[in-house]
Amino acid sequence: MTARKKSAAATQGQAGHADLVREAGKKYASSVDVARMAGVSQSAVSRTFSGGAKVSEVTRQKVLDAAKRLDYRPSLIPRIMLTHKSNLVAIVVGGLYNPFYTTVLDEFTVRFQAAGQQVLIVHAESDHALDDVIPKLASYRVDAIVSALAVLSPQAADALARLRIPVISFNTAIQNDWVTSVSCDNVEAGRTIADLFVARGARSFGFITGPAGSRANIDRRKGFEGRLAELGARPPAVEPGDYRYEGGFAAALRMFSGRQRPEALFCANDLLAIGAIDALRQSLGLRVPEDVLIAGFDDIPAASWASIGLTTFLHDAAGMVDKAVAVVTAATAGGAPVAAPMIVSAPLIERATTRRR
Amino acid sequence: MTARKKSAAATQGQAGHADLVREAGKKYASSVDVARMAGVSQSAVSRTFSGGAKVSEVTRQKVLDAAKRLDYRPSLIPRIMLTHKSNLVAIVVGGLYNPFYTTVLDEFTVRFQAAGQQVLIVHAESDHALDDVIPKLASYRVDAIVSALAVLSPQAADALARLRIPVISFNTAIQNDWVTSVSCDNVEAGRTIADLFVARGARSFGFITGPAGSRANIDRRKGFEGRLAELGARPPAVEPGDYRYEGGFAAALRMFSGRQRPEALFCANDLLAIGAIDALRQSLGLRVPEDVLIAGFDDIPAASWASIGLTTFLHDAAGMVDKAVAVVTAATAGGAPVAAPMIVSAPLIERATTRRR
DNA sequence: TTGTATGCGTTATCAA
DNA sequence: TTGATAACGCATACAA
Repeated sequence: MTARKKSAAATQGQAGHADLVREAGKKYASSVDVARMAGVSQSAVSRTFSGGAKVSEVTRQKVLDAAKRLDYRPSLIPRIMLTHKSNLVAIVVGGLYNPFYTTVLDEFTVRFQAAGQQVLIVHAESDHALDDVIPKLASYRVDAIVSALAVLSPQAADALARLRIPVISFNTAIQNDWVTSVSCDNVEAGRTIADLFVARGARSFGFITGPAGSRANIDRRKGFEGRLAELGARPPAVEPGDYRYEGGFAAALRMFSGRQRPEALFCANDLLAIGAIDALRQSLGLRVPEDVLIAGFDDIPAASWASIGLTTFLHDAAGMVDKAVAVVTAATAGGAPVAAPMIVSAPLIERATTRRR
Repeated sequence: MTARKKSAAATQGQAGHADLVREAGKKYASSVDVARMAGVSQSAVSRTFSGGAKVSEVTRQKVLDAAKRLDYRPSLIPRIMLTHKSNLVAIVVGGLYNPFYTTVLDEFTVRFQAAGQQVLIVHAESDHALDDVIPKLASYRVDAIVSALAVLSPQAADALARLRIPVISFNTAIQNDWVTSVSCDNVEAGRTIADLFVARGARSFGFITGPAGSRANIDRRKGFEGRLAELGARPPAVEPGDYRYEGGFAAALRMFSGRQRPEALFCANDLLAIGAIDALRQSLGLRVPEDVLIAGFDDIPAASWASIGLTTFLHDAAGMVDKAVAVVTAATAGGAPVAAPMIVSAPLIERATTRRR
């Protein structure tokens, strides 16, 4: 007999207790139901399931028995009301087209689950769309919010800060009493790649950008241009991109179709770089790295594919998530707020696209 | 004056109502707090925020005023207790290395958010690990669970069904009162690619598999082998893979290093196919499609990159999520359970890897 | 229209 | 060890 059929039977008065319990549109048995069936008090049931408390073996067995028959699972919802803690953390993402965010999300889920938190994923096309979502998050009383948005305006950050919940913001310059910024060392990466390009003999340079508002993009460019200037090199040609393959492809076509052909190209992320490589090789008949050196940022899986072999920087999702977990657990434990922005390093990973024999 | 400083001041007795409210470790003001400040009853506050009810304009203003000063946001938690509905849906994923799952997750989040549900993401390495997670989901009283696990054992499905919650399982053969299966037409895709390979003149064939327990993998292979047999072609050589780039690379090396060299290779998904292409081109010096025709499944973004141009099948994440949303909303509305497995089509997308001039 | 009282399913406190 | 009782924050039936 299936569950549904049994439910139907229940309305005809033939069912056992297990079914009567669910008459009123209830899906779950409550501790009261279990108590009634076991012939004990509701508190006894609660104690049986809340670990540390003392219950006699007899009572325990009676309760466990009834619970099993009723498929009882304690609800965490009332606990939230009592403790003002939901054990829910939200992560805000703005589209997962970039494999780096996938990695972040994966690490995030695993680490926070291990820390006993459940993860709410929230999609916000832009930081503007955040306004619609924030009230809902507040309504669910999430313990913390992590923003993985590439672009986060001060206004949106303010709105988040008003919630009086710990907020961790990835690759953003914002920092205040409630918002902690966790970034990787974007500036340093820009400097490092400038050094590498020059060491490899490049004399002219190009940079394909990410979205204008992206802090990571700005910092990578700043480091790159700054170091080039220090080295006395010519400033790079710059073409706007958008962190996507197609953007890199199009930007590279624009940059290399004139008579100015940079000998080395730094892209704000790996997807852009891969798009650029394809544009150069497939559409323009240029060779990488023989004609043009190329580097990206993120070390997405495709960067290490044999056909690509992209020189890039490790975007340490695990490290950044670790920081986020630390901030949240500290805040949850009532500790002091984290005052300073946190920065994880982004080591260079050199592969074929910058190697000339 | 920052929020934190104000709180500190509050303990010194200098603060306004807004801060006193939060003394007891409370993060949020409650409707009672608002009522007190506004000089009205708690029900008045509730009515003001629950839309449909009648409240006089004067009261409304007083309430809204106090609410603003207290930063009041109604909690949804008590509502869950009253209605037995959390508006929470969970999606179970087993690692996001496969870009297809990324797409699924993205579509999922957007669609369910639009439907007024919040999305809980749960990571389960294997279907075995599900056992640890299921109780937690039950504790949060999720309205439905969607499993995007490539492999879902009948045991795990049983455990899910015991929750008496609607469960939607992607690409799985399981179907019962509580579990609805949503798949794409994997068998048909296998048949289609067999036809295409033969039409393109291939005489010998290969297949690189996904994980053994994956229903999608089994069905794609079945369709492929079945149709080849019908066409009187030789059965394909088969090498085990795992849905990953590295697996495809290694499997292709094994398959093509002997003297048996299939003229056409079908891979259980795109990542495998891309790995195989790289192995053939970079390591074995074979040409694709001139020497070997290759096709995959999923149509991940990389499949359409200029350097790859992979013939594949559209794995319609949006379509599958649509079905899931439909099932959940139907079940939530108390409708009849969905009895039959749902299947979405997977149209062929032909690109360079199967085109010979 | 407004306020009072009750219940939702837990945990924690207290008395027995 | 056990059971009765009071919260938690909201919605709702009912009384005023």
